[in-house]
Amino acid sequence: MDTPHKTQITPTPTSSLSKFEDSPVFKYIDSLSPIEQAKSSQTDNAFNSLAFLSPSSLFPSPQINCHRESRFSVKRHHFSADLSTRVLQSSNESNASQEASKAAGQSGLYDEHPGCLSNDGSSKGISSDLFDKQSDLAVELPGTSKYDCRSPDDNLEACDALLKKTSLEVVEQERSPFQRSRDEWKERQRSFENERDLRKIRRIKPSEEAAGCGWVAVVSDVADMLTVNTSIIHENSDGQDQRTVDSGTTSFISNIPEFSLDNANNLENAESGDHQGSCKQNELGDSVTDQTSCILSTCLPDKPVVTDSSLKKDDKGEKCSQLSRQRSIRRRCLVFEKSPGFGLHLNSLPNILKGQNPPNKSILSSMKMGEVPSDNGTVVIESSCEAPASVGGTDADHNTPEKKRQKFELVEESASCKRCNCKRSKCLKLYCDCFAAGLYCIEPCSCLDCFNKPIHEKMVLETRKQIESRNPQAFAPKVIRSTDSVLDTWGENNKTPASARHKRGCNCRKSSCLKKYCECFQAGVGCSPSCRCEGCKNSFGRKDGCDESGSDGEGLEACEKNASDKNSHDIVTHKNAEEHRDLPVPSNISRSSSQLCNTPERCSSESSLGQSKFNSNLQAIPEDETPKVLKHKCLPLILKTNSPPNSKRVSPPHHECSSSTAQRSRKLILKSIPSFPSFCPP
DNA sequence: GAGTTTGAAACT
DNA sequence: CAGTTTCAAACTC
Repeated sequence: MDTPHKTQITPTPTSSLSKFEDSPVFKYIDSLSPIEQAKSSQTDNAFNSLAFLSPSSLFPSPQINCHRESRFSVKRHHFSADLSTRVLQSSNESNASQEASKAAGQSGLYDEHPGCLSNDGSSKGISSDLFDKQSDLAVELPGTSKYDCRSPDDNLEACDALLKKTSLEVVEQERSPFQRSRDEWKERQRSFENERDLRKIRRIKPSEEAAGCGWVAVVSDVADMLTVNTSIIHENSDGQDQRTVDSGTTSFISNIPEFSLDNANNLENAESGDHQGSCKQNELGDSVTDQTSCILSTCLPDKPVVTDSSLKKDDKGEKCSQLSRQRSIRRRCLVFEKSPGFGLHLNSLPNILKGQNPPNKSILSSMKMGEVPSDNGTVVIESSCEAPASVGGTDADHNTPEKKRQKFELVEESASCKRCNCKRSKCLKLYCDCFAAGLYCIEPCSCLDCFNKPIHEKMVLETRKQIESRNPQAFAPKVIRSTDSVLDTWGENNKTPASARHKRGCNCRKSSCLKKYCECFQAGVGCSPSCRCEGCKNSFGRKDGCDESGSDGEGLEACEKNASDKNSHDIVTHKNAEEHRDLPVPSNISRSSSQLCNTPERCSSESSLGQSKFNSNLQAIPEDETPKVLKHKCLPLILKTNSPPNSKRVSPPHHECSSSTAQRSRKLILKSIPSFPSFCPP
């Protein structure tokens, strides 16, 4: 493998992501990737755009181990990096590199689970250049120690003590760079072992630990990312920790389709190149991975799965087993989203929100993550189920009011996450929200005899095919956005605020289309002539053309009452949104937003589910219903995607009259969205 | 939490 | 295509 020349490495300012991207390491990685890097040169927005995402195989291929291991390797590499960093601090770089390599090899000692990850190999044979690079990066991150990994549990103090010890060692090295000797290494190793022991204790709840958080916050800016990396480095000493995999992560990983498609994946592949025996690449990947992972995580909803895990381990957030669970859910969602074969429809959106808020949020949020981590809406969205990670972030993260608020919201949302509860359908029929949404059932589901799992992939695919054969649109979005022409078709009689309509229409008889029994209402769209409902009172638009929504009063009240009554907590959760909103928002809308396509690529790719979701979501969002928030602030609906499953973030039903023109801006977005992809198993 | 209601999905 | 049954979510108590 080509090793970037040492001279290429130059101190990279960590203050901004873009700068980081410009770093030699990043470029090098980019060059390594067989796939054209979506964005080494991209701006923050570019990353946010999730350009890395690309459609992947519908179902995960069993390369779980590899992914998992890659994560481990990453962490291990961090350890190496740490060592290398220290070494670099000494005047003798060459020796330092050797020691670093040696240390890396030692780190392998902690690898108790030989898997596809060749632990030893990865660290060994690494060129000093690589170490130098890594160390350069690390060195450039001053003050990172303050972000040292912390565990919320009782062991925290012990851990901190170890960290302090490590810090002292570093200081000592600086004082006498030439004094480093095997004894020192032994000492260090002992400290590592001690820490490892502590980890073992802590690891009582692996899932919790895995649930560590903070990576989200990390994304906010490069500095944060680097900071996290540092913390990771400190913890890298813990070899066993690496092996600890939260159930959630595992489940997700199992579901992870081949990421080869993603550029990000490429990066990781390069990282995990150790499997292939390419130590350099591997190391390089590692060095960059931490950083890139953060970036990618930001851009890639799925990415977080891997990156996240690595970071989680690092962060040691042990607090949120539940959060981890949610995260796993999200991951799963992401996987499916990538699956071209699964069409996500609005129908599924609600479901998704319920159980899979994370993906939703993550997607959109990811778009904004890097941009405005501090923003309420943005953050919230971002985190959602994912948020847990951030929750477990560094102390610094917790300290900020914004973070706290985020955490609070996240917790609230996470609590509401739920999944299907199928008992007889085996989750292989459209009754099952998970299945309908193209998602595998997961832990949160309460289903019985569930076949909607990766293990039964074939069965799931067959079933889906069967259903599609019967109804090709079965997995297509149920809610379509009405273009002007479509509106014309619907006629003037249905001037509902929402430009979106249920494709097939509802058939309500008793609910008056004022309850979630009604798919139209649930989707937050008005009924259309295609509806066969009786006594339609849909607050988002009546079938008969009477637009109750025209006034914020009655129609909204009904809507709000129905949608919000039980979802009061949702309202709380979305406090931020409420600040800007006067009207209740149909949960679906929020849901839909949650499922939005993560990346432009995904959006552009008709085969991507995410796109479909996104599309459907956008469709579901009435143009006219643009929340005041949008008008007032940049708090995008999309951003608020994380609404809790039950949360009814209803976009305010609008009065047609006022809404039509002013809010065309949204239309632009909608138009840009590709049509829903047909379900075509790879 | 259990039971009921509701309407979509599935079946005939 | 229409009628019926099945199903799980939504809802009520």
